[in-house]
Amino acid sequence: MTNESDNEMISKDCTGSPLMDEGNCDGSASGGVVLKKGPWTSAEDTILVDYVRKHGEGNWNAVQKHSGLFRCGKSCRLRWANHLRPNLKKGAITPEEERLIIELHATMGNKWARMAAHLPGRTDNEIKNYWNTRIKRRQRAGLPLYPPEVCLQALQENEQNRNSNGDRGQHDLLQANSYEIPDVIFDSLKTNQGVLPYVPELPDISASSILLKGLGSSQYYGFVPPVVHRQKRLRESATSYSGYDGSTRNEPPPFDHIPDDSCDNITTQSFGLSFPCDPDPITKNLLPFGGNQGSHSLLNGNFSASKPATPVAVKLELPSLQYPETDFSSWGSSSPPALLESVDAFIQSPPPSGTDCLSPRNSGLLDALLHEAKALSAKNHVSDKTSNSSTTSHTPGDVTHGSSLDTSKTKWEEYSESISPLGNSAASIFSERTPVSVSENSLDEYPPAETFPGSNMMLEAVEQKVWTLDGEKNETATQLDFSRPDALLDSCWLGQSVTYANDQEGVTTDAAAEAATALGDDDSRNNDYKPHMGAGTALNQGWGFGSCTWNNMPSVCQISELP
DNA sequence: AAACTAGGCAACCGCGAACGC
DNA sequence: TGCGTTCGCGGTTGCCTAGTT
Repeated sequence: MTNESDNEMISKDCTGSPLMDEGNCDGSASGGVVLKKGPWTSAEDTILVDYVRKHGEGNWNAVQKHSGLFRCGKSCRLRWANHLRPNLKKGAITPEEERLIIELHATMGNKWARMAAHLPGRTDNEIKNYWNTRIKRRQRAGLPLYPPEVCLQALQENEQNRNSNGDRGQHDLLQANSYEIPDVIFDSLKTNQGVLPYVPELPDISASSILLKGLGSSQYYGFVPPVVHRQKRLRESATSYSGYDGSTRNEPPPFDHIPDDSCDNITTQSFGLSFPCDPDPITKNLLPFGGNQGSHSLLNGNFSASKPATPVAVKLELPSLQYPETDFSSWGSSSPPALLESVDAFIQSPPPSGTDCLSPRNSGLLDALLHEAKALSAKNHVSDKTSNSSTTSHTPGDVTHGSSLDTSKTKWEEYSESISPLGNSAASIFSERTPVSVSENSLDEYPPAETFPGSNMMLEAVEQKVWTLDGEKNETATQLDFSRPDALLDSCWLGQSVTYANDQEGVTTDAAAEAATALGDDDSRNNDYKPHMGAGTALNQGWGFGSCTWNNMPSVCQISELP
């Protein structure tokens, strides 16, 4: 950011800088030295790099003491972590990285640091900024945040976890898979405990809720797993998901985050849905993005515990119908019922506690979905055995190209009227958006439902779910590999991400440039976030991932469809 | 050419967990 | 066990730049 001379030294010079702050960085002791804030200079970077080389990372508060750097420890750590440490990957987010980010976010929510652990060379801040930017872009475009397969993936994982682990706690499940289903998913539901007249206890999370939210409700059009309240963080390895438990499930609902004067909004925030002004039951369900107009979370794509939805926020958002690509006809014959009505029905008839196939930890919404699955199972279980077995060995992407399209469509229609406790049919849940072959399309720009015959993919997923629910417990965690969107995306997963990260021409980190950056080369730093226009540019442009290439690939992005 | 606007990024802040004594 | 410190995460803000009017 700052193009200052490398020769500029900071210690003395910056004392008179307007950037100087009276404080000393969140109150940390600094011996009365006024600490600098604001952009880092190359000289400061050099000092910090030298210090870390000599003393290693950590003990950041000692940096100021021993290096003469007038920065607080936090600032040093942040600078080091985000800009100076080795192996940082510069440049635009690659398509593979974007896919991974999307999936990770769908799975863990706004856990940027943990997401960063799976994106070598990327920082949490970078991912966070990217996501926020992406949210804005997609909201403007009226596009859903998540591809359908991501939501399905979460569902499948959850079901597989459930079946392969029985009634073991979530913690065990997660450990078993070295993967975490986000605690944040149910937080929005937990928030509603006590807000709605009746909301069953939502003690933990389930990917089914992702599906319910993401596919079966308007939230799909802007759904981000909400972080309604800060979760108890568990120290965990930077490279593993394991060890995270759902310890928050017994916490009381975070009502303290809801101001007293927002009760009117609270009632309409139930399940993240809010239609305070829209009497149209269709639009209630089909808000193209951030469908929850009253939901802050869907307004900005982030779920801030400190910012409950307000009427003001509602006004800031365009009505859903202002997004022309929202083609409600794409819902097909089974237009989903008003979700709010579904919620009402749910409230009036809460599921019995002894609902079959239920984990004691799931939610009423999950009950509903399982109910759907059961209904499907009752009709298809026998005949679908074969297809199920094949389904489990195929990615959803494969299914979309499979031969089961017609039959699936039939099934789809057949069960579209199946009413769940939620009042939502399974078909309505899955018909909101249809997936595309993600190996061929940008995740950001998959076309509307009518473009692709993808509904059978959804149904396949349901069938698979049904199968596992019916006791085929030989579906083990190893199957997760197939259910990973990465697999269907033909990309590497987690530990292998380094490979693809480095395989991308044009985004491959140049060690020399990094070294120059680490040494405070302002030029290199200032170019850090410019897209590499090398041989790999074609890849970026061709796919249209990343902010830098967003508008460069109309063949993929369907820019013409954007408002 | 100037003013305005939006996007993108870096940095800061508040909070809570971990750690050490 | 309690307390203070350190560390790190997530949310937010502010600045710079590019594009638009």
